[in-house]
Amino acid sequence: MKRNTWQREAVREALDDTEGFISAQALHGALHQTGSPIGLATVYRALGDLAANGEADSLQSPDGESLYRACSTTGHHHHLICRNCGLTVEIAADEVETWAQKVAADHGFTGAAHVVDVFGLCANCTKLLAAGE
Amino acid sequence: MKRNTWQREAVREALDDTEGFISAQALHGALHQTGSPIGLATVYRALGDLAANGEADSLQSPDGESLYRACSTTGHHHHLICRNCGLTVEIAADEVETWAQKVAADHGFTGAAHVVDVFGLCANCTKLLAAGE
DNA sequence: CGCTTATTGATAATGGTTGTCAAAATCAGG
DNA sequence: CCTGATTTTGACAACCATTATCAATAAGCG
Repeated sequence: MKRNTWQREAVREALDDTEGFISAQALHGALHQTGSPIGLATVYRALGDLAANGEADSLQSPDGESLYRACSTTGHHHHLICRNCGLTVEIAADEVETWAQKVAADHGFTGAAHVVDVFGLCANCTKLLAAGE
Repeated sequence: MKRNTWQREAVREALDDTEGFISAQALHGALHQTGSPIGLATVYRALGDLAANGEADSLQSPDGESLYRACSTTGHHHHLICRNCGLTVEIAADEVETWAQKVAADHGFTGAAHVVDVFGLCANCTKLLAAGE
């Protein structure tokens, strides 16, 4: 039997309140900041369940972390993420949308979804690191 | 200065001899089976170099492993992946490259890398699932 | 050949993720 | 509103892929 716990609900809400992808660790941290004493293992479990149920989307960052996102087909957009400070900028990408659909269709693929996220160093971190090195 | 070692050559050849993607660990294992005493760390380094030079392709498996493959087309490109059977098609995406660079630059980001992968159902699986459901 | 220096490789360290298991919480039924 | 069966939680250990360390090795140059 499947039981409803406030923890699972908390994870779902935290994910809903998050723009774009977030790592399990970051989500756990965010929950803690709001005073929730939820455990890390529970966050992983809840995210895994959500992903298995199709309520969340997951992908792997270039660093090998698992990132999760609330699965809302509405309001599709992409992200520009600073790999140093985590700053995230939303980016519209109509060209990419059409490109993805076209590419998929050209190869006979259907039900095309796509993962398009750009990682880099934001202006600030670029400056900081340039000075540091 | 960059030196040529038999180890790097061995990794390149082992990768060439491999169909599809292979993990660093598996490649290391395969090399050992042929009697090569190459070290694991060296395999990782060699694969990283190959990927950096565009001679190899890398992606993350759903398990979080890094998978590598000898690159047919030298240069950066992306993937169209069937989410049912795992079929992978390489796709050139010049438009997306320039788009990613432009977007990053517009926001002051440097060192832009990007994750651009399209998931869908290949023609075959589309047919199979349509029949099955 | 000998020197300089990049490279190697055994091993330790790292870090995200998953397993463990006792304690707490949930739900159903009385 | 209790009670009991059972699921879920969560602190922590275990895992495992990957990366860093660093002394020893070997490539390339003169």
